[in-house]
Amino acid sequence: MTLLRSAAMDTRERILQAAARVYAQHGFRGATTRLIAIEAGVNEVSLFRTFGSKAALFEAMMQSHAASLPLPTLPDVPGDAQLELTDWCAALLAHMRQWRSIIRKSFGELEERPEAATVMCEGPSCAATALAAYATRLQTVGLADETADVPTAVSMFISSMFGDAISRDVLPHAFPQPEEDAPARYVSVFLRAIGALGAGDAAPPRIAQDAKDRRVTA
Amino acid sequence: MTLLRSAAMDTRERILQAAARVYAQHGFRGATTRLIAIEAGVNEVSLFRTFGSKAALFEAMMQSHAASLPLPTLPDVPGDAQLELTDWCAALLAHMRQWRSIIRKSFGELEERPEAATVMCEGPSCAATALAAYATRLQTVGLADETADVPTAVSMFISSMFGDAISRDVLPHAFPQPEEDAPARYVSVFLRAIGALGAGDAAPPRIAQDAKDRRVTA
DNA sequence: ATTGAAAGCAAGTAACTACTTGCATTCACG
DNA sequence: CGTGAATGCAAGTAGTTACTTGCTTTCAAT
Repeated sequence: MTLLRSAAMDTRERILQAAARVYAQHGFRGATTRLIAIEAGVNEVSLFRTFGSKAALFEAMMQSHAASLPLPTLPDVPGDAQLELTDWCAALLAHMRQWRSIIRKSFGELEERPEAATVMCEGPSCAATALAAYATRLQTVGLADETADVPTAVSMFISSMFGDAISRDVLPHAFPQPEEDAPARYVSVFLRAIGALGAGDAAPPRIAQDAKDRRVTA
Repeated sequence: MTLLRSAAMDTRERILQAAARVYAQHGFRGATTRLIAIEAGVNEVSLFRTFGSKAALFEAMMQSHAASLPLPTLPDVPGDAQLELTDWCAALLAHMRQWRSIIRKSFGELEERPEAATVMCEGPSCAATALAAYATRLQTVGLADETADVPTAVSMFISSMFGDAISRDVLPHAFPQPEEDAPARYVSVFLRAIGALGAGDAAPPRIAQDAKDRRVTA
């Protein structure tokens, strides 16, 4: 029984992954059961025997994708903000880029299939919460301007990450910075916006060396 | 002949507008010719007689929408940056919000129908160019930090506008600021990021009064 | 009044959709 | 060996899709 079930899980898993790939390419309406079966290398009937219906298959697919979400974390007590945020930002970008096609499709189909929102929202909204907490701690410790509008800056930062992650591959001209430099530059702009970096601020100027403009140190 | 043609233009226009509405709701695959004909109040055959095919109809629709693009402009010589940018930002947001559903759908279908990109790109990319020029002028005049990373700040600002315009109605929890305050706050964060606003800067502090934090003036 | 273009209407086509049914095949386990 | 669950295969169903055809109606211009 157990070995038989492992074989069943195998085809189930193959169908789920194939469904994700086909959905990422063609969306819900375009992801026909026939295409998914071919992509999975299984018979189309097995698809209905395993999941019952196309809708149930996609529900299972979304849940299985939502299950595996190892989001990056920020330290509780801020150290080198530029460094810590750049690493975190790069990990966050990589994480969201993994699902960019699926996110794009789910986003476009949000009005018709709102349940898809959970998958694409959890990542950015958790990231926003973490970043807001981190920035507030920076303010508390005196490393950021306490008059800064942290919620708005965080919202703009997350929007930018989201936009970069899901747009860069299809609209490259909209992103002037190369992919490898982007995290550090995004973080620099963010830190300047909350008064934690820049010419007239208390932030240690050497941090800027990690980014791009070295004249600040002079 | 001319009057007859005006009647023909009428149905043609009705079909085009109906196609835009149905496409905004259901996407390309979901926007069936039957639905469009019903929405336009015309016979389905008239649709094919006028445009030949569904693909040709949508091509015409995208072109007719790309034609009407009165984007807001920024003054050549910067005056009150906070005020000017807030007005511009509000107009830009309103402009993009007009097409939010269509943009969402086109964005999700970019891989399958790349020609849709032109419609949704022209707005943001023109806005980015205008904002970059404005910010650079601010730097030149000495109203902004010349060490600021203007291209990145502009890219993040446009991403944030784009994200707000097309996401706020479907993911309201992702936008903490009320719709009417958003432009001023976005602009404040942007100006701080390029060193044109805030505690330790040369920007006239009264500008901040238009925004949200009044303690800066004290 | 006649003409002619534009539109409606009913019907049909071929392909595709999700989904079903019945039967044959495989193959690990007892 | 044989039992039984998982899978494959062939065929079919009912509905939808884009698109066509043939005919009738409307109605402004001559």
